[in-house]
This record gives sequence, structure tokens and C-alpha cells, in this order.
Amino acid sequence: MTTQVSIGRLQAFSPDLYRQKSGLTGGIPRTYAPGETIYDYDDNTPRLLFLVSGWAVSSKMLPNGTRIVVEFALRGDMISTPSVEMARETVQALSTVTVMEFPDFTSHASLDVSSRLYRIVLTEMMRRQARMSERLANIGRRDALERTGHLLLELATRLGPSRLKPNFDGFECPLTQADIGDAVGLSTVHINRVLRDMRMAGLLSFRNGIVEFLDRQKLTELVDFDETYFAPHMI
Amino acid sequence: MTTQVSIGRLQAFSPDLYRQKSGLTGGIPRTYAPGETIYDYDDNTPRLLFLVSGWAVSSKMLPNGTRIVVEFALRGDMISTPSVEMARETVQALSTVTVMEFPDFTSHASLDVSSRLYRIVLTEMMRRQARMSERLANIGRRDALERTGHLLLELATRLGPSRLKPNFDGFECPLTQADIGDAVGLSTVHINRVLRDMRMAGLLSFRNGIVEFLDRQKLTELVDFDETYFAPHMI
DNA sequence: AGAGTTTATTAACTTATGTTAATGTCCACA
DNA sequence: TGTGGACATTAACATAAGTTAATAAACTCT
Repeated sequence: MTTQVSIGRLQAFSPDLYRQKSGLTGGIPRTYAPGETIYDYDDNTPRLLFLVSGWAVSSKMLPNGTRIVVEFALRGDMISTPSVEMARETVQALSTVTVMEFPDFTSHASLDVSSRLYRIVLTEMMRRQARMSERLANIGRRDALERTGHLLLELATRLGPSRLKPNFDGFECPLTQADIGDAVGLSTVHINRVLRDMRMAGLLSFRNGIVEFLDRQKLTELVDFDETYFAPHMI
Repeated sequence: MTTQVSIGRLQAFSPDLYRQKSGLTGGIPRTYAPGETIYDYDDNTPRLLFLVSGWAVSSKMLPNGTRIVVEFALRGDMISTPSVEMARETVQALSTVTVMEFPDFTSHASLDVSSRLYRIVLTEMMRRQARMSERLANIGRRDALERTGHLLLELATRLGPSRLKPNFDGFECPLTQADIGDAVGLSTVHINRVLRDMRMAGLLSFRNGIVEFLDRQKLTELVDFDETYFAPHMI
């Protein structure tokens, strides 16, 4: 996509920088606290949110009492509330989240079709479909270790290079083991087992909110991870 | 969505009728034979295909040698080749398929196709995301009987009322048990077991390419199916 | 109509993951 | 500074689904 601009190496990120990078104006910055609901499907106000910083989760409860995580939204991702509403998902902040909010495109009666926003929206929707497609493959056709490793590699790739400390390969991760289980279709107990196995196999460690890749190369091969699906981006 | 027009009761369906219903002109009708590849992700020509009749499958092979079905495309569904390409999927005809082909929207520098096409594209992409979201829930958080029943109810709902014979609740289904397994993340052998169990429980029968609901109400309750996700549509 | 291919069916056996329940750790807040 | 709640960890046990392999049935092509 021609609109892609890597921000992997940015040292800071703000609404102003967002405006500059995206060329979009008119958005309103909003902040949500951890745990806060950003959008629920029974809310009917169409909006477009561009996530500037923090982690959000889009999930839904099933009638059988379980939960499925449809995706984790990271910096640069778009949250289209009409899409979320159609799929009956709920979007919640996992950490402190900042978004830029725009009025929804579909509600514009007369719309500048050549507008940059349209192009961006389509690109973001395609990216989301590609992520969902990979998630389907992950849940449907991989075992527990592969699913879990794949998810954590996906998140690392989408976040871009870490800035935690020099020579550190990993990232701060606000997910609980229950979140991970709901994202890959496994029980919390089994996620715990898999994380222990990975730690003991020297592949990765996830403790106290920090994911560290102990041998990223080996893990990548072991779980068939292809990072070209998930290059970080900002508009 | 305001653009939704039910075609559930249509007795026939043709490219001309498609033009009339959608208000779109300029599309080129194309036909594919069963088994033929409609679009492969290494093909780089951006197009929009609107499926007029027949069944198609969008799937991908994983490095571990398995296959995942991302979705079955039915009458009224859009196939956006840039989306398919980004997710590295392959689209194949399962029966004789007719599509209307349009040049891709994103490649138009200045677009005169009226914003109607744009609106349609966005709506179709949202619908696809909603279907994928449900599929994720299905694979991630339901057992084998629920997954299989859910998929077949989804297909029946999306196809709309049957025209096979009077008082027949079911549909012609060109899927193999392997296709179903690849769509819901189960082995072929287990799909076979589940179909037998459903038949013996008087829920549904799938034999010789015909799905018949023996007790659709009971099945719907048993698998928590909510048909409002999948209302049939044509543009 | 017959041969060959694909698809469906079933049984026997294996295994990955779920469930339950108990204990430990961490963190927020009174 | 302690207490409650959320989260993580582990073991023992239960079970749903995978695998293999053999047979049958259904199509396809000549």
C-alpha cells in the first residue's frame, strides 16, 4: 500500500505526531483508562478511531458463556465502530489508550471520494481482514504451542522494535493468560502450561507483564511464523 | 445498512438482474468451472468480483501442510482481490460460478464511479469481517457438533429460502467433508462422526450433496445459532 | 458397463487439551 | 501494613478430537 509509513523506530508518539504522519485533520483526541469500554456494540454512534497509543481488545461473549478475542488493537490500528457493531463486539482498553476520533465515513452524505481518509479506511479494513485470516489459521490448524507462540510473535512484530532496554528482544504486554486463551481458543490453565514449556525450552518468557524472546529465531521456525503479514505501520 | 435489498425469494439470478439490483454498470460477467481458480494471491491484478451465482471458497495452505478455509463466498458476496492478496488466500470455484468483475477501486486515481460503489465495498468488507468474527468464535469456543451445525446453519441462512422442493428445509451443498473440516478446524474423520451423530439425533442429514434440516429449530437452539448475523442480501 | 478416482464411513487406538480444585503470588487500597 | 481480589501455577483426572488404516459408496471418464 502506498500510504504505509513505518514508525517502528519512533521514540515517542502523540496526537500531534499522528496528525503529521497521517495528514488527517479534524480528529479529536480521546483517552481511556485501563479496563474502560471504548465502544460497545449497543452504542450506535458511528465513528472511526485511530489508535495512537496503548492496547485495546475487541472481543465478544458467546451465549455459552465463553469469550472470544477477535483482535488486539495496537498503535496505528483503526477501530471502525460500524464494523464492531455489525459483528457485535466490544472494544475495551487494556492499558491507557489514546485514540484520534473521526466522524464515520458512511454517514457523510456527500463525500469526497478521492479523499485520503477513504483510502486509509479501506487499507485498514483489508489489514484487519488479513489479521483475522491469520488468526483463523492459527486457531483452526495449529496446536497450543504454535498458537501461543504465533500470537506473541505477531504482537511483537506489529509493535515494532522494542525500546525497553538495549539488547532486549521483547515487549511490555498487558495481557492476562485468560486474554491469551480467549484469543487462541485455549483454556487459561493450558496457556499457563504452554508458557511454562516455552520458558523451560528457552524459547520465550512471559512474566510480570514482560514478554522476552529467549530465542526468537528458533521460536519463529518452530511455529511457522511469517512476519511479512504483520509489518508495523502508521497510516 | 440502507443499501440492503433482500433477494431471498428470487426465482432466478443473472448478470442483468444483478445490474438492475445493484445499480452498478460497467462490470464484466465471467464464469468459472468447478475446481477452477478464480484468484490466487500471487496474481496481482486488483479487481472486485461480485458473486452472482454458485459457490466459491477462499482458503489458504499453511506451512505445516494443512489448509484453512477462511470463508465460503455465496451469491451476493464480494471478493476483493486486494484483500485476498494481502491475506495470501486462494479463491476457487466449488460449483459453476458467475461473477461480475469490476476494476479495483483503489487503483482509480480519480474515481467517477459515484460513491455508490464505495459504499457497497465498505458494506461488503464490514459484512465479511462480521462473518470472520463469527467464524473465529465458532472455531475458538465451540465443540465439534456446535461448529459443524453452526456452519451449516450459517450457509442455509445466507443462501435464503430453499427452492428445491416444496416443504423442504435444506439446500444443495457442494462441500466435501474435508472442506467442512478445513472451515471449522476439525479432521475429516471427525466431521464424518459429527454428521452421523446429527443424523441419528434427528437434527440434520447431509448426504449426496444435499443438506436437510430434520429439526432446524432444535439444532438452532443446540448450537446457539443467531441468524441475524447472516441475513441474505444483494448489494 | 467397467475401471479408476475421489469421497465417505467405521473401528481401534492415541493424545492433546479441558476441568476441577488447591495453593501461591502479586498488587491495590483501606 | 495488612487484607482482599485478581492472577498465576500445578497436579490429578476426564474427555473430545486426532490418527491410522481398512472398506464401502459415489462419482467420472471412456
